[in-house]
Amino acid sequence: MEIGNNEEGHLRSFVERIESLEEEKAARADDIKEVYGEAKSSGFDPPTIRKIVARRKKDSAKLAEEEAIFAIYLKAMGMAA
Amino acid sequence: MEIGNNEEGHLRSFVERIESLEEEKAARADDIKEVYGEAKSSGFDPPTIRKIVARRKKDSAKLAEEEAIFAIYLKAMGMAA
Amino acid sequence: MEIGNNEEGHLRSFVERIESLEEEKAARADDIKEVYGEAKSSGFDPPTIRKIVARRKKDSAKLAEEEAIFAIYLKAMGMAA
Amino acid sequence: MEIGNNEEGHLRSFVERIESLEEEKAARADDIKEVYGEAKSSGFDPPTIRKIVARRKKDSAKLAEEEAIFAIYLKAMGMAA
DNA sequence: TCAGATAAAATCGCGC
DNA sequence: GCGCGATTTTATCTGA
Repeated sequence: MEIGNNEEGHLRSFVERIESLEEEKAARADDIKEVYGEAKSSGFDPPTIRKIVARRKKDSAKLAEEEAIFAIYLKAMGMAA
Repeated sequence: MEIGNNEEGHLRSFVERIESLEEEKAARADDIKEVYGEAKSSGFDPPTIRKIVARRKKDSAKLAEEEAIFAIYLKAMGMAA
Repeated sequence: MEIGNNEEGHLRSFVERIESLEEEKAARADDIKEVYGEAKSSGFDPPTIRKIVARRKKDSAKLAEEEAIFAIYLKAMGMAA
Repeated sequence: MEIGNNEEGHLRSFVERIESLEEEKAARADDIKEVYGEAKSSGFDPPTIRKIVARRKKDSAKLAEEEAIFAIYLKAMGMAA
């Protein structure tokens, strides 16, 4: 692909928007790390908290998965969802 | 780790703050994906844009060193630069 | 890092061993695709077989996870594993 | 999909062949990781070796095209090659 | 052809 | 301080 002269600005715009969003994302990641640090200072064990968070997330993910499997079975039976 | 009865609320608070921040982080990640999608629709190549973003993020001294090592290996393998 | 003249052979050797192993790995991947093709020819639905395989793999993974969590709880209770 | 009673054995056979092949594939992947480990112990840089392997695998025409696109983007961004 | 899923790779944090 | 394990990110592949 070639870039016409007036396309340069578009490329730069995309790159800068991505960089801006990645900064925000990194900032959130830092905040998360900070909360784990606070929790540790309060006497909690960060790895265990991590497991709690993962477990809570998986519970909702599992719900979604079960519904997906149900849909597959419905389809296998030729029944409408 | 032990948790005194009146610490439960603290633990819950930490967990919820983390979950909230992770939601925001995930939202930014979605936004980034969206921008790559827009760029693609505009005729740009997302993997190459990724390389540009990575290069801009990387320290120039480190970049130079990496490229030097790569050149050395290429030469050792008898491959053209 | 620099590569002395007599190190070139070592680099080449590593690269060739990796390439050889990757070929074998790719060959296995092709074999797997072929089995899915056979299954399809026999009237089975490949995506569904994929789900079966994933499910069987996940079952053992889940077992391991449950044991890990149990170990964590043991530790949290100050009990020996 | 429906499965006649006497088709169960066939399905099981397909599943087990796939699982066996996937085990072999995973074993090769482990071997590859091991070689990278050896290379590192010998003073080589694994990520750079990866780049060499990838470059050798890639079609030279395609490689040239990718580098051309990258150069165009770099120029459009006003970045040095 | 493109989005979604899967697997590979790089990065980061922990423990030794 | 380094290797190891886990997480996150990137690339490949399958299916619509």
